Amino acid sequence: MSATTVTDTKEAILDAAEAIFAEVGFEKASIRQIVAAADVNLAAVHYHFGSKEALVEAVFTRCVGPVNAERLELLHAIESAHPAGPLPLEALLEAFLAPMIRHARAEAPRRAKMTRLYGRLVAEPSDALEHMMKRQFGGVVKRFAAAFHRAIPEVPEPELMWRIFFTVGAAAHLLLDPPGFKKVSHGMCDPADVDAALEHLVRYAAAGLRAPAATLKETRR
Amino acid sequence: MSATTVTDTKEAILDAAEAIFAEVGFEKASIRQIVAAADVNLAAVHYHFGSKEALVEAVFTRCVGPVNAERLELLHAIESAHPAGPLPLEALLEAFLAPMIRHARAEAPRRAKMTRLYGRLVAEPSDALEHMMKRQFGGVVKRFAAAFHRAIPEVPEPELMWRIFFTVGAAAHLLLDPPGFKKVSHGMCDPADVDAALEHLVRYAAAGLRAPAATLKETRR
DNA sequence: GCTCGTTTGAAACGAACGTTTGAACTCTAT
DNA sequence: ATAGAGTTCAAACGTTCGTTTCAAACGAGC
Repeated sequence: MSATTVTDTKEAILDAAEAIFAEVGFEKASIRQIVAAADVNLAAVHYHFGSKEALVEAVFTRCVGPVNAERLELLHAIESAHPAGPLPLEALLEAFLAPMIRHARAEAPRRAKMTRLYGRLVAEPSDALEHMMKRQFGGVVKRFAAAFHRAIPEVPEPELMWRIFFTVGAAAHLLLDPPGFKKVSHGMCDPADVDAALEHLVRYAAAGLRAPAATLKETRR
Repeated sequence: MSATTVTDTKEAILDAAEAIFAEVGFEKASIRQIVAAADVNLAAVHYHFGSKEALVEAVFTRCVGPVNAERLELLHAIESAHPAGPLPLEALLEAFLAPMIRHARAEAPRRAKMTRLYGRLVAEPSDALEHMMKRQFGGVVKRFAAAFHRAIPEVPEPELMWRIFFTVGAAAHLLLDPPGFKKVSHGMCDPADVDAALEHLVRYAAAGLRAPAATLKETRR
């Protein structure tokens, strides 16, 4: 066998699957659709991956691994730059959000639609995906939760978890439905402008995370 | 024909469909599943609704109509109480979020799992659903966007749209995946506690919406 | 009591799905 | 040259899906 051949077929499937999963969702994407796009035989998926679920996991890992690695790198850089005292919240948010948003968008043209893939990872609660999510993201959120706590120690930990959760939801929504957003905003906002989106999200989330603690209800006026 | 009979079958289907859509999603739910749960014949769905898509729309409308009506009522009450000057932001957020969250949760036991239905409405970008979303929610978001603008006129309109979008994402995430959140927070946060969830979300979103405007990048420290 | 529109029932249709099979092909190592 | 592992291929399998069909059951109005 030639090593290039096996790699070619396998990666062609991965590439096509990635694009199609992003476009129509994990469950709705059919193997026949994928092999047609990859221009390989129908049985190739089962030969190389074993099952559709295994293919999903492979695509998932290939997509999300580098992103989480970059997240942790950026986090490490911030922690090294601030060995003591509070961490800069906006920088943490950017470290957490930028790799995902950037990688989802400004990639090779074939990944133009990959944006939605990340949104779907969060938004499609399937048992199989949930397991992968936990394994891939568990460590990352734990590390970042601790870092956020160092950044804003004044907000109690449960409240911090709530707010991180909300932030993930906001990010997922941003990734999931850009065309819908452009429409609903009457063209005022363009989610395809990655830097602008990231900046808006970071500012919004930073303020939300820093919100005054729970007890003062009379804040409302 | 007896009017009660037709109503019974039709509503049995609607009830069962609502529960199953919420549990497994719109696309994954099969008509056979629904008719089995409703204890009616397979053909009844097509007789009463015409197609699966029409059934989805019927369930959608029945779920979302009252919620949006309540939203607008609450909004109107706020606007009436404040004929001039800025509107209270937290009250607006509660008017926007509470009907959805409350109706999704604290309903009759059969609706225990309906929570996810709302999350799916936002998170499952299907062409058919997107159309319904626009029709059902278009007016509501427009009215609320204007009200938010009255509440915080200092944030420019495009930035406000971004932040409303993020808020919707945070709410959708909250509705979509409560068990996942309970796990990831190690039990510190219980999304089933509707009032607590709403309060946290309102505080987070209010702070995010009120965040200082874009120009000052040196806010980061 | 009979009739006719309305509703239910059991069974089937065609299409699409994930998966399996076994033969054909390709290339390396002997 | 040839054996054999690795890979591709066309075809099929069994299931499930949304939908259709058509006969049976039902109930109000004459």
